[in-house]
Amino acid sequence: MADPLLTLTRAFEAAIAAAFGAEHAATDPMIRRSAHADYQANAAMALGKKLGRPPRVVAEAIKAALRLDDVCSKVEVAGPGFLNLVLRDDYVARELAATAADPRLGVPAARDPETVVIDYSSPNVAKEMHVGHLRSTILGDAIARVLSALGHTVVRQNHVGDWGTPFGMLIEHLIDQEQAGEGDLSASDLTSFYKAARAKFDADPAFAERSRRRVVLLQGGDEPTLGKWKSLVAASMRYFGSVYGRLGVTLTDADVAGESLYNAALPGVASDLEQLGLATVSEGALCVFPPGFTGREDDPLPLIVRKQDGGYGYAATDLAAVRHRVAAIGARRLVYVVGAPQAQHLAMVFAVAKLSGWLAPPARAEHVAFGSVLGPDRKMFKTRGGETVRLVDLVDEADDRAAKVLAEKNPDLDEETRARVAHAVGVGAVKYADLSNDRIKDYVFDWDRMLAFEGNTAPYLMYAHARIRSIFRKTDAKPGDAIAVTTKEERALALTICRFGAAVEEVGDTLCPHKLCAYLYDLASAFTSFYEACPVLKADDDATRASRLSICDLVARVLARGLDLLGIDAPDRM
RNA sequence: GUGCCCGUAGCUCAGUUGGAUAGAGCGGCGGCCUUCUAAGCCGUUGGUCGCAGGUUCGAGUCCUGCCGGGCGCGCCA
Repeated sequence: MADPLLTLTRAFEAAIAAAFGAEHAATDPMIRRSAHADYQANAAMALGKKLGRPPRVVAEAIKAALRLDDVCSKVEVAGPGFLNLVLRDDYVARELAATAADPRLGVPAARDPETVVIDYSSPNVAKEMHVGHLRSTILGDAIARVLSALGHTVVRQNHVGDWGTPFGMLIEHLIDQEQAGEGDLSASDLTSFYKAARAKFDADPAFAERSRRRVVLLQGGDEPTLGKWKSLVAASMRYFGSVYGRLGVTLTDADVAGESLYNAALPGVASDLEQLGLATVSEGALCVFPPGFTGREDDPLPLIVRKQDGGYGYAATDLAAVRHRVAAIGARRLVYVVGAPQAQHLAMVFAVAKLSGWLAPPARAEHVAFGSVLGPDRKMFKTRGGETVRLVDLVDEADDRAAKVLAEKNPDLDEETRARVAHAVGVGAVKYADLSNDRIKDYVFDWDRMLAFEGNTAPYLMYAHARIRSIFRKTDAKPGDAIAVTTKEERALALTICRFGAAVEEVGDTLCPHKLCAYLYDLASAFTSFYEACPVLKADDDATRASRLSICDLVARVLARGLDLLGIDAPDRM
């Protein structure tokens, strides 16, 4: 109830029903923020058309039926039939106080909570985590946090690449290393490990042959081979865990559901598709041709479930995962945080899952597609040497750069605090840069821009938060219950605060975290304007001071909570 | 060839699901620190929303066709 939008919407629905009959009660009043007032209602135009009456007459009728005396100070018809709404100051203050008293800060609890599976991050065992994993990991984690905050049951699924033909050579290489007494897997560099195995595979035919035999042993369930495989997986999981820890990502070992998890289910997927009459053998491979998908020459496009050689492709694994998530986990919403290039593949998987009945309403799947991270040259982000950028190196550089800026801007921080704050600022900047752009688009990775303290950046939001915390370090006064809204800056700030819940809810619907970023930037901007114009500790009187302290405290809580939902820390000082 | 995505100020990006005069930041120009963090604030400059049609009271937003760029399109994941 802390969002005036909800109160207004309800009042309009009642007014429309009263003026035009109950059959129009469900008409969306279309209340939006307005440059001409606090809000505007746009329903009269559409309603006028439906009723065959002039929109302005309809608007007047709605206005006459509205009961908003204690909410609005002004309601007027404008233009072709807009209803401009100005809220009463005391009403705004009441709503603000209600938000301040609400532990959820206005974030609604889902009326119909669901179990949501979120598939994200998905690095490969025995390989380094690199920028290619950044967006899935960051976006997925933010989405998980937001849906969880909205009251849904979130099940994280880290679909790690822990199976496939490369494991033959990796295991053989591991054996070689152990025999040479170099078998310290935990300390070894994953990149060089993988590259060394790859190099040997390409250069040494005997090694390549051993590797191929090893794949067969692995797939056959040979115990010693499985043991080696498990130690490779375990080493990688420890490594991933350390990267997630440094990034502040919530994924744990308990969330791992790698490709190998579905191995046993793959023959069943294939045979069930055959029995359903969906799959046919084409060029030796078992394929499903879902309607509506064509390739070159208008040929039907196959989803290859089983390859010519009898092995199962990733399509089979993806289908088994859908089945598992719906049937075993009980998911109603399947979210895939996967790059945009895989749109067609996923669309086909979803189509087949629906045809087979494994994905049936109310369960549904959504592809949260995202673009690439680009370098300054607008091509895929690489190091100067043309190598892929490791996530650990990215975090190191973020720490360094943030520490440098911090040392310059605030030399008063002690060493330990500075390191802690630098990490929060550095990693926060990287994450925020990723989250604040519309995910479907590519974006250019630019250290200077993301670490800038002006504009829509993490440091700007954090700075606003830290300034508020600084105020409270300078006083013993506690925020009280009474809030008054008088100046135009207080008013603008108050109305912005009230939108928090709607902003979070919108991210839950659209799975577009940049909408929450845009909101938080609005909030921080509104706060800094207020901060410049309205003295808090030096307010004219005690009542104003207490009220402004309450507003400050509330802004700090919303900023911190909003950033937390994005997976970003908000330090108390910086 | 075909499918999907993108095209908004000099640059980087928003645009509340079709609403009034398209908004921010950077850059440029001009102001504001004896006062809570100036890492900031205020003002100003700057647009044929890729192009052309269409749908309607109303289109940056929806539909069609072009132009330009990116990414997919049978056994890698």
